[in-house]
Formats: sequence, structure tokens, C-alpha cells
Amino acid sequence: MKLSKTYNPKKVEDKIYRVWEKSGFFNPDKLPTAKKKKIKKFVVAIAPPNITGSLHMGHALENTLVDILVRKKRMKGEKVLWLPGTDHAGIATQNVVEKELKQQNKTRFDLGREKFIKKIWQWKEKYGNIILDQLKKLGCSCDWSRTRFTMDRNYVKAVEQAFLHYYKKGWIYQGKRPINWCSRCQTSLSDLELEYEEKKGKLWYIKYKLKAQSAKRKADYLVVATTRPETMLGDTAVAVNPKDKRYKNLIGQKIILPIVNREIPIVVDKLVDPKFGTGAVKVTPAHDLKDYEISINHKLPLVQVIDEKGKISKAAPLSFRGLKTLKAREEIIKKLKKLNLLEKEKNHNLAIPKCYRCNTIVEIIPSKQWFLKMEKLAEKAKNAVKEKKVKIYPKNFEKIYFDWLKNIKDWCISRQIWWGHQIPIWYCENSEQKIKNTTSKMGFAGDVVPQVFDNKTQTYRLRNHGLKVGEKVAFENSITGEIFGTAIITEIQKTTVGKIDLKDKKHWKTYKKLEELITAFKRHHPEKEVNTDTLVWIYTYRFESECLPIVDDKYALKKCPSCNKGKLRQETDVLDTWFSSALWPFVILGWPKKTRGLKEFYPNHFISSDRSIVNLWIARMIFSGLEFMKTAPFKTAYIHATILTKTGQRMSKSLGTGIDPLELIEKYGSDATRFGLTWQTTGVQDIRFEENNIVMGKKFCNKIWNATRFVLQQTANSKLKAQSSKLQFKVQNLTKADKKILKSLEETIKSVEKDLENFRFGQAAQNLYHFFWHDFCDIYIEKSKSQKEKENTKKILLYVLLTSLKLLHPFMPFITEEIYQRLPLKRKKRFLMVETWPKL
RNA sequence: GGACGAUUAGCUCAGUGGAAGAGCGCGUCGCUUACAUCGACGAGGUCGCAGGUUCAAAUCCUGCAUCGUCCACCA
Repeated sequence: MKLSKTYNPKKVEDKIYRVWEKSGFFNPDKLPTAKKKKIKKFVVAIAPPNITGSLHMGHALENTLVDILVRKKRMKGEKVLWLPGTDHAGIATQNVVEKELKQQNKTRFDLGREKFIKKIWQWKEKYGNIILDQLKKLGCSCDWSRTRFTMDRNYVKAVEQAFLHYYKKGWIYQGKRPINWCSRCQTSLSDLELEYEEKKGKLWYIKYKLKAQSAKRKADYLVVATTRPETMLGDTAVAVNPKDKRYKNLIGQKIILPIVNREIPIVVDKLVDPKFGTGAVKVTPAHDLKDYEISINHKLPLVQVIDEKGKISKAAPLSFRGLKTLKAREEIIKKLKKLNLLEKEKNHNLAIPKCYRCNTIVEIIPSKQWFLKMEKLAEKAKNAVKEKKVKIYPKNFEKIYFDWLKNIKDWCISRQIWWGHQIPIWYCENSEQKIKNTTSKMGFAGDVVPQVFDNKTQTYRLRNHGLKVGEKVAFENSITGEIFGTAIITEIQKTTVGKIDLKDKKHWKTYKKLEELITAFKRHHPEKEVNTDTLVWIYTYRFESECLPIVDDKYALKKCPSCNKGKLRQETDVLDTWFSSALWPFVILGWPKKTRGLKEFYPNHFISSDRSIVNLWIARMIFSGLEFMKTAPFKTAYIHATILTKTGQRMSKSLGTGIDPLELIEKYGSDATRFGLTWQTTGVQDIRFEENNIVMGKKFCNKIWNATRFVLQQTANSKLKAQSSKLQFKVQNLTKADKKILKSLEETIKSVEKDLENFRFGQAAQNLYHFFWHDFCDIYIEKSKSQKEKENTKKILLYVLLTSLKLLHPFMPFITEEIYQRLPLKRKKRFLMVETWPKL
């Protein structure tokens, strides 16, 4: 068959991909060398793209580079497995489907959880595999027969197993803490899921009046500086640094919180930076992590003034309730000015945390969440890299990795969304109902009842609350959420605690929320003084279910195994997406079952990812692998470059700066796109994307095509047939040009090998390009036209072409395969994909 | 505030102690047994700035400037 004058990728690529798929060689078990006993393996797990995703430049680069390595290893005769799949991507996917619903003027709440999840599954079936098809377009040689999804049936079971494992170890606990909260997504977010936006803001200097005037001090107030005045509504102290001489004699004194008129203490804490602002800091434990720490050190109460919707809560004075935080800020400033309590304001730059999925400002609010203890896991992860069991390439990312692990906090693994792995904890409904009945009798919603702690006697007192002797209660610290004890009630005391008279039951019924207790008391007893000496610490106690939560395979039981009556209800929170992604390298091989795949292909050898998920994903895979498999999940984690626009901007759909790799493939062909991208991968820095490089790739394809046409013309009517990959030519008759091209080829083989071993993809591509275009085409082919030893020259032409095709195949698989199929080779034809990699 | 990286031709980038390189772009000539998506030849850079080490510095050291990334802070 004659070759057309120019190379047309459209006629070739899809056809070739189908043939490859049919060959079965993407599956390591079907490789020609599969049955050899001692065979090197090369296993890579894909970084599973989100089901919402469509292929972007990052994916294209990442998977091209992996495919280069994978194809090269396959040609070297190794047993190669590239495991593909997709990630359910909790919030991202939920958002996409919610947006779709919004067009019909519906929210997920209109549908309800079950129907909404069903809808997402439908969406997933329809669109979820698009990105995998796009990877095929790119030429990725994954074993599609092993495709997995992070929420397929067995994956769900695996995640439950992992959770159970941690739970049994006592590493999973529930706690109430200030966490990052997205008021739009209505869920908690981890620190890594925040994006900061630099913004010009203000620092306000606010006067807090001292309760007692001091003779030594001229002013009767203290000035605190804050960037977030609205949180002052939840202040429960003012803190200063112990070394700060300015405030030395104020320590222990009381101060009056403006607007709210709450009396709060002045405490000392070394967490306070004396250089910032005035050195005196307002402490809002509910809405600031550092303040929260201070509150723990000083047993300060926690007043939540911002609710889940990002609005000012009922714990705040009436006039601010229901306002959004920014609006509340304005109002507070206005009011402070009116009261003449605003000393000054200064410009101050700040970084505002935003939800990385929806860009809403993230608030810190206290919330009950599930946590995974990180101490031991972080230790394991650290050691694995320190001991070089895992290499992170390039090495400077190891620093980022260690930095994160060094200061790690426990991992908040619960999310309040619907799409994801529902936390495998089951409660007995019977027991829950019992609690509800009791508490509602007492006038409280839920299972939490205010409890007053007497600071003087350091005891918790049970009041006349309708409980009966013999019933079991659990005590929960409302600040930490920590359950500090359970008790069976043995005695009911009718008593007054502190100065609050709680005997009057009609007051009790109004206390729907814990935070209202003090305010309510003040409202009813304005004449009485609420004194922090007698009453400060307000705790709650909670009824503990008679039946323990179940975290086990036994959940399949229909009835609660404890009481043998109640139905079981599953925890509604779902797990952080990364909890399941962390298990990826071994779950896709069959864990927790002891499968052959797991035995044969774990640990993996290589994984590649974007630099932004080194900690989010890579680090967590490492400790998960060590925890569940006792071995690190891979030997090398390669962090690839980030592709920017030519002007150095981030590529982003919303900014309109993204370039769609599929359009490039359409325009220039897959090989050209791959080659152009690889060409630019000369380092690990950012790549400013230059489309001209893809054009160059296209031209290069054409060059290869035409060089082939020439060689085929020369060899067409000749009896020459290749005997093997090493063609027989007469060594003694070599001309100068022959020798030169053969030597140059040899050097190219060496350098490509070496560059790829060191992940120098761009250099390898450039060397190949230079060799083929200039050494082979410009010089040798031209020279060959006038060489006398015709037969030998033809053999050398064919030999160099064939060898070049092999070297080029990992970079440009389609065109090289297509050409290989047309070469006049005598041997039984296979595929270039499984041809032998050139040896020296 | 801390750490790391970058700064080389018009553009995108290689080059880490021994005569400044590639691709694209640009100029001149050329359809010569594959390729005009091509070939031949060529122009274009005091290698961010200032010091220092060295026989020799784009390369090593110090300082500065600009840009970028990450971490912490952001009361």
C-alpha cells in the first residue's frame, strides 16, 4: 500500500487504538512474556480523575508522561500494569449535580438524600467515564479490564474495612471543635481544601472598658485590635502575652465586652504575639483556632455567634441576629463609633480563606465531627521517606511533605454532604427515640441538656430535670465535645447552682440552645449579677444511648444486637473524599481480599501527581499503604510540572484561560500533542504552554512519515527482509556516513535510556528529535542517495528507521505503530507496542 | 514572617567550571530520486544587577532586584 504524501492522524489514531485494545496487551496477563517466572514488573496506579472532570492540560501531561514510562517498560519485556479508574470526588460532584438541579429551581433538599444520590449515580453513569475515553484518545495504555471507581461495590466495602480497622485501634473519635465550614456546601473542610485570597482589609482598634478602674492607669479601657470585629460578640476573654509589661497589672482583672456587656477575664497566654496590634487580643474560642487553644488552656467557655449558614446566631444580641458576617461587621463598627469605642482603624492586608470548590468565604465554627488520630500514621509516613522506601521526585517536595507531617493535626474525616462513603457507624433507633422522649419532656431538643458546673466545688450537678434514678447519662464538655464520663443516675438533687435559680421550670423550657442560657438568665433576672466566680462554666450532659454504636460487619443485622429490638440507623455524615483515595493503590488490586492481583502487583512502582496534592493524596496513600499493607504503596512518586498559560497565568476554565487538550488532539493529532507537551517537560518548574511546540510535534510526525516513505521506496522492490530487530548488514563495508549514523544511533539509545530513567522527559524527546531529523534525515538519508553499496545502505536505512520507531514509540505511539505495521519485516508480525526495546 | 525555585536569542526553554544552545519566529536562496508541515545558508544574546572565589564563571559564593510556588500567620 502506498503512503499518502502527508501524515493524517485522524485516519490512524482511533484505528490503532482499537487494534491495541483487541490485542489484549494492555493487560499484563496477556503479554507475550507474561508466563515467565522471573520477570520484572512495573505497576502504576493512575491518579484517578474526578468523574466531573474533562481532560485538562494537567491530566494530559501527567498521563502522557506515565504512558511513556509504561510503554518503554513494556517494550523492555517487563510485566506492565497501569491501573485506571475514577474518583467520586464528593463535594465537586455533588456541586455539579446540584447546579443541574438549580436550573430546575430545585435543591437537593427537595429531592431528599436517597433520590439525590440516585440522581448523582445516574449522572455518573452518563458522564462519569467520559474522561477515561479521553485518556484513550491520548493513547494511554491502561488495563481497562481492571478499571475501578472509588465508590464501586467492593470499594465501599474496603473503605468500611479501613474505617473499622482504625476504629478498633481507637484512632477514630468524635469531637466538637472549631473547624473550617463552608456555609454554601454546608460541610466541613480540611485545611488543605482552603484557598486563600489576598485582600486589603482593615484592622480595627476597639476599646474594651475595664471593670475596675486602676489608679495607676490613666485610661479606664484596654484597646484590642481585630480584623474581624463581628466575632467580638463571641469573645470570652482578652489575652495578653505573659512577658508584656504594659498589661502586667491588669492580669486577672475583668473587662466589659462592649455591646454585649458581658464580663470577661483578662488572661495571659504565650500564644499571643505582643508585637501585633496593641498586644492585647480578643479571644473568640468558637471562631478562631488559636483562640480555641487559648480557651482550652484557660478553661474559657465557648460562645458560638456564627451559625452554619454564616449568619449571626441567637447567642448574639438581638439586633445582630440573622445578619451575614460582613453585614454584621458593618453594623458593629457603626455601633462602636456611636459608643465612641472605636479608637482607630488601620489598613491591613489579610488572606481570606475560601472554599476551594465553590469560592465561598470559609468560616470557622464549632461543630461535631469525626477525627482520625494522626500521630502514629504521620510517624510511619515520615520514616518511609526518610528511609528512602519511597522517593519523592523531585526531592524538594520531600520538604513540603515533612513540613506537613511535622505539624500535623488530627484529620477531620467527616463531611456533611450526601455524596460519598457514608460513615459506617450504626445507631440503635430505639435507644435514640427513648432519649428524645425524655429530653423533649424536659423542654430540650435533641439529646443534649444544659448542665451547670459549679466552679467553686468543681462538680457537676444534676438538677430537677425529670430523670429517674437508674437512668444512664453521659457528660459532654461543650467546649471540646469530649465525653468525660458516663453515669447512672443514683440521686436527684434539687438545688440552685451559683446564682442562677433554675428551679423554675418555665424558664427551662425556653432554653432551646445552650448558648442562650446566660443571656436568658440575664433577661429574666436583670437585677442579679452573673458572676464568673460562681457561675461560668456551662456544660451539657448528654444521654448516652443504651445501645452502643455499631462499627462492624454486623450492621447487616436488621436489629440492634444490644437490645435486640431497635432498628439500626447509619451515621449521616460521609467521609472526606481523600479517605477513600488514600486507599487507592491497594484497593484497586482487590484489598481487603487477599487476591492474586494484590500479591502480584503490590506495591506499585510509580505514581505521578500534581504538586498541589502531595499532602492531600500522596502522603495519605503512603501511610495508608504502610498501615494496611505493611509496605509503602509505591517506590517513586513523581511530581510533574504545572502547566500555565503563555503569560504565566493558571489555566482555569472559569477565567477562560484554559486550553483544551482535546482540541489540540483534534487539530494536530494525539502524537503531536504528546510530543509537544513532553518537549516542554524539561524540568519540574511551571511550564508556560507554547502551542507552537505542538505544531512542531505535528511537523515531526510528518517528517517521520516521509522518511518512512523514502525508506519504503528504497526497499520496496528489494528482496530485503529484516531478520530480527538487529538487521544484518555487512560491517566490513561500512562507509564513513554509515559509521557515523550508527554511532549516533547508539548514543541516542543510551541518552534516551538514561534520560527516561531520570525522568528527563523533555531532554529525551529533544535528543530523539535531533537525531531523527538532522542526523538521520538531513544527513544520512541525503548521503544514502549517492552511496554505492546499495544493499547495505538499504539495510542500514531500514535498521535505523526501525530502531528509531522503537525509541519514539513511547512518545508517539500511534504513528510509530502505524508505520511499523507497514515495514517489510520477515518475522511474524506483532505490535511495535510489544517489540523489543533497542539494546546496545 | 520562613523555605524553595526562576531570571539565558523576539517567544517558550535547555545548558551547573573549560569556545553561548534548541524549537518556534525572523532574513536570503532553493520544489534537487521522502517531506515546501521541506532543504541550504544566515542574522540575533556584555546569560537580571553588583561584588567575590578561580588560570578560567551562565555555571560556585555573597548581597540586591523582580517574578513564582509552598508553609506559617492573618487576634
